[in-house]
Order: sequence, then structure tokens, then C-alpha cells
Amino acid sequence: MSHHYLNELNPVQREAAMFTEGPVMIIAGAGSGKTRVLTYRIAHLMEKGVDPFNILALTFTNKAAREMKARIGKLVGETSAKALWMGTFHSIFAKILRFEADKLGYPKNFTIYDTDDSKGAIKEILKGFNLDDKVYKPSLVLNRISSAKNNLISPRQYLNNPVALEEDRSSQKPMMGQIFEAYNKRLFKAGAMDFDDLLFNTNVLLRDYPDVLLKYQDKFRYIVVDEYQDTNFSQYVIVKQLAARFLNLCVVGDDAQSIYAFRGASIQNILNFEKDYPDYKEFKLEQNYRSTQTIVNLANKVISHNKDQFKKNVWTQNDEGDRVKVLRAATDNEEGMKVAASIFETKMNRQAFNKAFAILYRTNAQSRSMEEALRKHNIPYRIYGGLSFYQRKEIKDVLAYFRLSTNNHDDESLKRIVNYPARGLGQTTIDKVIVAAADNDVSLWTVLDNLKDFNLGLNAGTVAKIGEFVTMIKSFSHMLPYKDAFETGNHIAITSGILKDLYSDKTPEGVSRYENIQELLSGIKDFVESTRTPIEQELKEDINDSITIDPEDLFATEPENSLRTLDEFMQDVSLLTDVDKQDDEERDADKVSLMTIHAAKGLEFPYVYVVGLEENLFPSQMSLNSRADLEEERRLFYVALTRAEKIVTLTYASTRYRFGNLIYCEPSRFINELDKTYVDFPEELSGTSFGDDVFDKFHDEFSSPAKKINFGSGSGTGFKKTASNPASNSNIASSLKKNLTPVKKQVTPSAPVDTEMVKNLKEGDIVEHEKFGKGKVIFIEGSFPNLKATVHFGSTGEKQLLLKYARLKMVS
DNA sequence: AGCCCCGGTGAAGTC
DNA sequence: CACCGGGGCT
Repeated sequence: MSHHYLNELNPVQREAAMFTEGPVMIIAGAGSGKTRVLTYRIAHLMEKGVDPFNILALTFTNKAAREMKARIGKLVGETSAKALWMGTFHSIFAKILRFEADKLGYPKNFTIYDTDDSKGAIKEILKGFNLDDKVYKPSLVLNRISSAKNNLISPRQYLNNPVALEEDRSSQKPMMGQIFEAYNKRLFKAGAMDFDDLLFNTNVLLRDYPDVLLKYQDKFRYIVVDEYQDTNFSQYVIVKQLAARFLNLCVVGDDAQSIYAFRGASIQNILNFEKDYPDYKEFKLEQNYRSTQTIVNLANKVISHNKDQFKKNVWTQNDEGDRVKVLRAATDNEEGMKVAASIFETKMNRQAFNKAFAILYRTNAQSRSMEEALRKHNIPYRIYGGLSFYQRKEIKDVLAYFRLSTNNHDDESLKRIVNYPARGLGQTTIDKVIVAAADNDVSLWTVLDNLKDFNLGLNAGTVAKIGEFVTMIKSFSHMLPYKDAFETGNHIAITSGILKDLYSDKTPEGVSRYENIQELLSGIKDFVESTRTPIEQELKEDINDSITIDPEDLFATEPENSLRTLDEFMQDVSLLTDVDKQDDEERDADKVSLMTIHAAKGLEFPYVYVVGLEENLFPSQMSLNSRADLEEERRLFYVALTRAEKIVTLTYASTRYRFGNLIYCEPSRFINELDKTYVDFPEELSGTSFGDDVFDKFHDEFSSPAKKINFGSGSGTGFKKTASNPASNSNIASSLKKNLTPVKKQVTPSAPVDTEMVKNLKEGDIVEHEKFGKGKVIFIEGSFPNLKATVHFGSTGEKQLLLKYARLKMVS
């Protein structure tokens, strides 16, 4: 076969694709044709005669893997492309763990816990330890556990780690280590792994079983890792181990696009590469094929504000293109209207499709005003992310049945559905079971299935109901290997009573829930009709071999290997990324895309709107504590800009509803940082009163940690006060505000505030607050209507109150 | 056991 | 504002 496809690459790209032996690092700027290089590199390997079974490619989403496989299939043939080991870290190593689960003491059909499951387990542990879940917030605890695992710290190591213990002590959570330990034990007992366990346990496997390590080293002779800048330590070690034998490791990344440090990703991995493989070969893809010169140059300028970065020179031969526009709006709703109007106009002027447009925002909550405006303009749109299909309650209920049938010891699923639909097994009963299970160190299922051994003091009726439940689940489990996923799934949906329960609910929500279940089932039907990849086939046979047939069971037959069963389906579902969950039909539809910037990673659109460019929103308020966090926000902004091919429009609003309050917003520092050579600002902003000096002062104010606005109460409520307090930014804010349209729509508290009283309030007055009771006014600052008072309440201490919200009553 | 109402609280990003 | 959990009532 000819090498014609390699001619579609520029010289650096081609070199990077053809340099197949030894360690390689490809630094790939945004839009530099990275995917193309990876595709051709893998195709090239296969054409050289490398068996696809010996190639491992780790991607960021399963969708990316699927698309790359399809492209490789076109180059070298579909059958061999299907044999490639390609997917996310989590899905690839989940598969390997299923092969090797018994070595670690897990069942092959182990369950994968999602975040909710994990939180559920943590809540129960807190109860057992008699700890307050307001102090030990499950999400915080889980974060802590997660970051420990991602740094390969086991509970035992954690409990011996003076630094960790000290941190926990000083944050008033001394039991964190014990919780971690109990949590791991609990998941193990339930035959479950959380997402981090998939990587952690892979590391354990490779560390403790040299023969297994050797097997996979030998198997994966060529390894490619995409988005290397977003890998964490645990992933780094896995890759390092696997590649140690043949050293044919190719990592691809862009430090400027590293946006997942918050969940443990480390640019350090890129830096380590040099240390680990001193003989590595580096390629830099610097030519951008995606965007106009204006966009490329502007984005370069933006990222140059970061200290931590590699030298890189991204350039393009594309046209100069349109200047970047900045739009200002008075409110978030107006921001939406301006964006929608601009999309409408561009569509007309350029004859563009809806799907050529994307609206990118920092947080999902911002989608609302955009949606509203798009609806008013009759512009079809679709939202990515947010509550996904699989997170809906009714879907989770059905999946819990599926999971429990696959793995009876899955405690979280059992808790979820043991009394749904209602079957008379209430909290009291369940609590008894939970206690018995904890006391005896077994799963909930073990207790239910062996009730008489545990002496729970249940009445005969309850015992009978539990018996029925156990029998039902067992019948589902029994069915699993012999029927296809659709048959089993459908049977469970009906027999469990869920369908009936939802069918009887004729409210619109009930109807929609019912339809969602049907949609899930039809998805399963599609799955049943799909074919396995060779790897899945191998795994299936392996698992079926491990099923023992009960000799007493006259009707039992060998499980069919050709059958696509429900447990197989479930293996896929828990590993889907949000992007993966979009269904294809919808994806191709001619609609404007709305998504967070994180979700937009790797995508491109002709016309991109980045909205909500305001301090405390983008950059996020949570990033203002450290330079590193702020730089990550800036990289995020860089990612947003570089999604665009033709036109970038940036918007911000002067006021916005947040937490139900109207708050004033200052333009983001990122707006200030824009190089004016490439940008058209709104007229009001180009005047002298909004010159650089004001911006610089503004910038200094925010970037100085010492001045980080802190109202003293310090109990985590700082955000609300800061954000909703227009007076907090002193003279700078007021000089900015001169240029903002006055906001007519003032806050409308549920009960009107006594304006006269607010105006006349003075220091020394005694006032009464609904919640805090009586207090004395110590200090008043700001000007009407944004007066802020410091009030000393006897029991609560000092509080800073915004008088237009606080509804104080005058006492003296 | 289940429903409803209240109040408290919280919204970054993800496999 | 929206969601959740707790408490109280039926």
C-alpha cells in the first residue's frame, strides 16, 4: 500500500508520525492537527506490521477513541482497527481489572461506584463513627480520598503520613484517615471500585504481580497517550510501568491546555518525561490550521500572562480574519439577548448553519439566560453536560436493579431500590440490616439472604417481604448469562414494578420518566445488536468460563458467548464520559452548542461566544487564592479562544442573578489582558475614564492576596458577601460603575426593606435581625442604596450586613 | 409508611 | 432560586 496519507501531513507532523521507536513527546499547540498525527502514527505502525493487539492508545473520552478508530479503520481496514486497545484510562484498565480481578480479591463482575454511590457509602460511615456530616461534608471527604488515591496513597499510608494527619487536624477533621480506611473496606466488601480505584488497583496489580506486569508490558509494545497534560500521578505510574520494557511510549499534550489540575492532573508529568526518558525525541506542532491569525495571535498574548509555560510559537498561515468583539450587557438576560441577536445576524450575513456556533461558559448555571434568549429568537440549540440522562433518578433506579442483579453485594444499589417501588421495607428495617451488616463485616445482601442467622427481631411479615425481594433479585441474577441484555433489562423493568409505578403517574414528569425508561431500553436494544470488539470478546469468554453451572439445575445450559448480556452493558455505562453520552443523531443536528469550556476541549466551531467574562465567575472566585489556580483559569480562557475558527465574541454582564440575588459584576481581568490590536471593545470602554490605569488598579486590587476581600467572619460565607457587595471594591469599583448602565431592576426582597430606616441608620443604633436577634450598629460604610453595616449581635458576634437585603428593624 | 412543608444551604470542572 | 433533608402530620 502506498504511503499517500502521510503526504497529508506537514514535515514536522510526518516526522512525529513516523518516528515510532523509543520515547516520543509531541507538544501539540491548539489546532495543530494532533489527532491527525496520532491517527496516522497508529495507522503507520499497523502498516509496518505491528499487530493492533500490541498497541495501546489512551484517549480523553471514549468518543475520541471511537472516532480515531474509525479514521484508522478507513486507512488500514476496519477489522484490524477494531482490535486496537483504545479508550480512556478508566475504561481500558477497568477491562484489564476484570481479567485479573480475582488476584486482588474482587469478583470479575465488580461494580463501579459513581460519585453518588461513594457519597452514600461515606454518609453511612459517618453515621457509624457518629460524625457530623456538616463538618465532614461527604463531597469534601470524597475529594480528599480521591486525591490520596490519585497520588497512590493507601489508607494505611495515609494514617502514617504526618503531613496528611496534620492537615486534617488543623482543618478539624482528625478522623479523615479512619474514614478513608473504612470507605475502602466497605467498597471492597461490596465488590465495588470507585473511579480512582480503577487506576489505583491497576497500580497495585502491576506492582504486586510481576508476571501480570510482564504480560501487559509484552502486550502493549506501543503506547500512545493523548492529552498527557491532563494525566495524574496514578496514570503516570501506570504508563511508566507498562512502557518500561519496550520504551515505545508516545505522549501528546499541550501544557497551555492543562485544565484539570483541580482533580489531580499534573503538568509535572510532562516535565518528568525528560527525566524518565533522557533519550526521548521531542516534536513541536506549532502550526495552527484551525483559526484566523487574529485568534491565534490574541490567544498567544493571553497565555503569555502565565509564568508557568513552555516556550512555544504557535502560528498560522490562515487569513487575518475578523477582529475579536467584546460585548457588554447590563444583565445576564441582556447578555443572552445580545448573544442570540449576534448569532442571528451572523447566520444571515454569512449564511451559516446553527451548528457552526458555540456558546461557552465557565459554569453550567450560566446556560439558563442563553437558553431563554435562543428560544426567543427561535434558534435551536443543544446543551452538553449538566444533568445527563444517566443521572436521572428513574434511570439510576433501573440501573440499580441491573447492578444489584449483576453484583448482589452492591450495597449502594441495594439501599436505593430495596424499597422502591414500595414493598414495605422501611427505614427501620433497613437500619437494622445496615447495623447487622456492619457488625458482622458483610454486605447488606448477605444479611438479607441469610436473615435467620442474624436475629434482627423482625416480624414475620417483614421477613416474608425480604424473602420475596431476595428471590426476585436472585431470579434476575440467574437470568443474566442466558438472556440478552434487552430481554433481561425489560424483564427487570417490568417485574420490579418500576414501569408500573411510573405508568400510573400521569403528571408530565411521570410521563417523561416513563419515556426515559423506554429510551434506556431501546438503547439496550441497540447495544444487543452491536458486535463486540475482539477485546470484549476475549473478556466475555473469560467471564463465561468462570460461571459454574449448578449440577442440580436440569435446565441450565452453558452461557452463550454470542449473547450481549446485561452485565456487559453495565460495564460500558459506568465508564461513559459526558461527551460519550450524547447521542449521535442529536450531535449532528443543526443546533447551536452550549457547553462549559471544559466540555469544549478538543472541539472546534467557526463562531465561538465566550460569555460571562466577569471577576469571580471567570476567573472563578475559587481560583483567586493562588497564582497556580489563576493560571489554570487563564489556560481555560486560552482553550475557549482556540476553539474558534473564524470569529470570537466575548461578553460580560454588569449584573447577574446568583444565589437568587442580583449582584454587581466587574469585567474579568482577562478582558483587561486582551491585546487591543486584535479586539474591538464596546464604545463605553474605549473612553479615557476606562483607561489602562483604572484597569491596572483594578487588577492589582484583585491579584494581591493580602487584599483578598475578607469580611472577617471568615466562616466560608465570604463569597456571598464579597460577590453581592458592590461597595467592597471601593473607589475602583465606583469608577468602573460610572461606565455601567444604571441598573433599574433593583433587588426585590420578599418583604420590602424600610428605605427611610436604612437611610437614617447610624452607628450606635440598636437593631433587630430576624435570625441574629438584637445587635448594635458599629460601623456603616458605602452609600445608599449599597450601605453596609457592621453589627454586633450578642450571641453571634459581628456580622457584616447589606442593608438592602438584611431587613433590619430599628429598636431604639 | 408516606406525604408535605419548611428551612437551610449551595452552584466548577470529571472519569 | 432550586434542591435536598429533616421533621411533623395524616
